Amino acid sequence: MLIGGLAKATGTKINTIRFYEEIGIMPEAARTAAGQRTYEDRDIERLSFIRRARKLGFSIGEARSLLELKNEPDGECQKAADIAYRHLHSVDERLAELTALREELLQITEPCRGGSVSDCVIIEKLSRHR
Amino acid sequence: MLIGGLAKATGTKINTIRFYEEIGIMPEAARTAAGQRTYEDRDIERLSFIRRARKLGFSIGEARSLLELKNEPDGECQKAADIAYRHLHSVDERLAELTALREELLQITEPCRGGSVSDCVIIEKLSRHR
DNA sequence: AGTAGGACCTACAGTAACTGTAGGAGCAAG
DNA sequence: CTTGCTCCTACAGTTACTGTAGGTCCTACT
Repeated sequence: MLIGGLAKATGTKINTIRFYEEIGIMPEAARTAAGQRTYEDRDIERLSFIRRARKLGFSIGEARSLLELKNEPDGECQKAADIAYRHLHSVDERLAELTALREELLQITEPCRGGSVSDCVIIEKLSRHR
Repeated sequence: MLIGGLAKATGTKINTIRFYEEIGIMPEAARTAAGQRTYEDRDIERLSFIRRARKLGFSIGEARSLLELKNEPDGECQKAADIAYRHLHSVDERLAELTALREELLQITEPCRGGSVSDCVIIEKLSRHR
């Protein structure tokens, strides 16, 4: 399978695959005589794992750790759970931040009823100390 | 006032102020004979406005537009409201995404009860197509 | 006069995780 | 043998800063 095949099989952009190889989270691919990268089914698996981890918001570093754990057959599941819980915690924090921010934004935008900038609640709130 | 004074007055790092000048959202500061930047009260105001906008999650581009509107005395408040509503909308989208992601993360991490990696729900879910 | 300490200067690399582009080579089909 | 697609390397760009290196300037103290 060439890189385009792997890209299609996993829904990943070709440049992203090369980037993953460059940073070492994907192994260096074997090459054809002409220098084109070739891949096998286990590469689909590994890349899919990475992509699923990324979609869940894990960083590349976390994905790397998770992959390492996966490949230690007698590794501790607890370590994976630690990574996941820490990530869950950071998601909770971001949710709280975003929710507070949304509240503030609403309070600024809600009362705005058009007219000239000199009466604009948005501009006024951003301009004033409070 | 020198750059350190402005930094303290607004809670902004010195490097950030120079960066803002470089990208043109803060005007080029006047200099002393020795080449040090000098600022006045209106710079505190402008920088504070930018920082408040940034804390509300507006991009630098949006902050720039808001500042421009502020300085057109007969500008349309509606334009500011448009920017704010669009931003609110994107915050809502991110909130929805994060909430869904949190759900998925919970479903992966909750059932994990320690033990070896071969039984780990987290690793398993990341490994499998579903 | 000399020096030690801050505060200031420019310029640039680094962050996270890609994405896009330029310029060129390989390969199959018509 | 040419068209068109896929592949290659290498690098710039994205966002909004942050940090650092190496050097200058100013004030105070000895």
